[in-house]
Amino acid sequence: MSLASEEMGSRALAKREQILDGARRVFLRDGFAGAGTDAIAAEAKVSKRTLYVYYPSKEELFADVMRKLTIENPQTRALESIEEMSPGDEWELRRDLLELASKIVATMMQPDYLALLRTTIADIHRFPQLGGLFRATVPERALRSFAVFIEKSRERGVVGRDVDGDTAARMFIGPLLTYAVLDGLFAGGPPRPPTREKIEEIVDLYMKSIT
Amino acid sequence: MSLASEEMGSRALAKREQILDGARRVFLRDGFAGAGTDAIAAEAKVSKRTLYVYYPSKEELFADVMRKLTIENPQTRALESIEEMSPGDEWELRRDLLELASKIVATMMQPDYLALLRTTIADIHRFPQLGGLFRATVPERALRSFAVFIEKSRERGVVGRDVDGDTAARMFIGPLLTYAVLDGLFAGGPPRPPTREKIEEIVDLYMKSIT
DNA sequence: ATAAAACAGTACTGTTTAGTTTACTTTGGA
DNA sequence: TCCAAAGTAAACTAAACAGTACTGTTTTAT
Repeated sequence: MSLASEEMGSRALAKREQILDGARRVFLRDGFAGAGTDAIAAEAKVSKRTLYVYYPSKEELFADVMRKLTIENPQTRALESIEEMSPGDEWELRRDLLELASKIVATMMQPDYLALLRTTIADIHRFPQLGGLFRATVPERALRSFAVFIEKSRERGVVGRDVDGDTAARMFIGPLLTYAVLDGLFAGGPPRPPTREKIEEIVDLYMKSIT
Repeated sequence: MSLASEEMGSRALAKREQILDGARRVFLRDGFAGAGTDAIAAEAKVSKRTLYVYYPSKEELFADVMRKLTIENPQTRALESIEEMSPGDEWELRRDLLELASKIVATMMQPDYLALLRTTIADIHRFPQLGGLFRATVPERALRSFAVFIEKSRERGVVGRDVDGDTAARMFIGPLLTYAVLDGLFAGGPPRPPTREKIEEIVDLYMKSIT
């Protein structure tokens, strides 16, 4: 019999967290199929029997790991501060966009974020709800925050009246995404983020398109 | 003993092609781990024994499938015609970009292309050379072709002098890539490409950034 | 202190699957 | 026509792996 969250003491909650923590590292490193329950138990420093007291199957453990990584996504939550920014002129807009682009690149090219991206894409077949969950909680939330920022900037007159928020968001995130996908996901070694100069080129070209 | 390509008659080459064809469908559908050799043999309408006459292992078969899908990439090859285009004014440029964007979206959101993307990303761990191979033969080739197009347009004076080819290419492909990733890879059902209007919005904003 | 609960370590079970073996059938060229 | 190469079908082997059983130890609460 596995335990539900509601009926657990703090000791049990801690063990569950410990298991989740080890499982997260192994799943992000090896994917669902590549991760063995022996390896997970070892990484979590827990016996295999204990693991199965807290989780009834590898599937449920994986689902819980991915749920936490998406819903509680600390990285993407940080991007929600975008909505509070509201530049008054082009100079401020450029400064905000530059800071934002750097933050997004740094976020997307973190090894853990790339691993989450990779694992999600890889295992959508086996866990059909995973794609929608990830999409709704991570990239769509980021796109939406950015769209709000653009719409607010448009009301202030610093962004052109004809610019659609969603499209403007995709045109800003898109070029950064190429670095995450091409130089992050497809790279063998550690990810190589774009230089500051490349980011400035993108922001400067982007400014011309929305103002 | 498996057979090398050089010493095979036309009959053997046909069988090899037949195996490769079935394997491609199963691998693209189920990924490397999910694809069983029984399923591959059944899909190729070949006995398992014959499969192992032509390929020594599932790994080698997978590698050969992916090699063909990337190096011989018919979809991306079609995009090389970009380099031959050379617009004389902004009106022609907009027309060319619109056609190009439609072609790229249609290419990227084909089920087979998305499956190739997904499988490549999923199995880079097991086949480290896969990422570099795919990157060099598919997206980098497309980016490069587009960069050449931009540079040619710049020489003709229809694109601004300060625009870098690689960055311009990423800013054009990037927004389209968001649709492939968010609405293609993360979608459960069939991919939903952006509407013509969305593509026009992107092209129009893009025009403002590079001219 | 001590009983009860939680846990570690490890061996075991059943299942899946890559790859092989065996026995039989088809095909194509001299 | 005939025979050797090529192929089929299905059973089999070996290894990996999810999940369980068992034994002994540590931790917590009273």
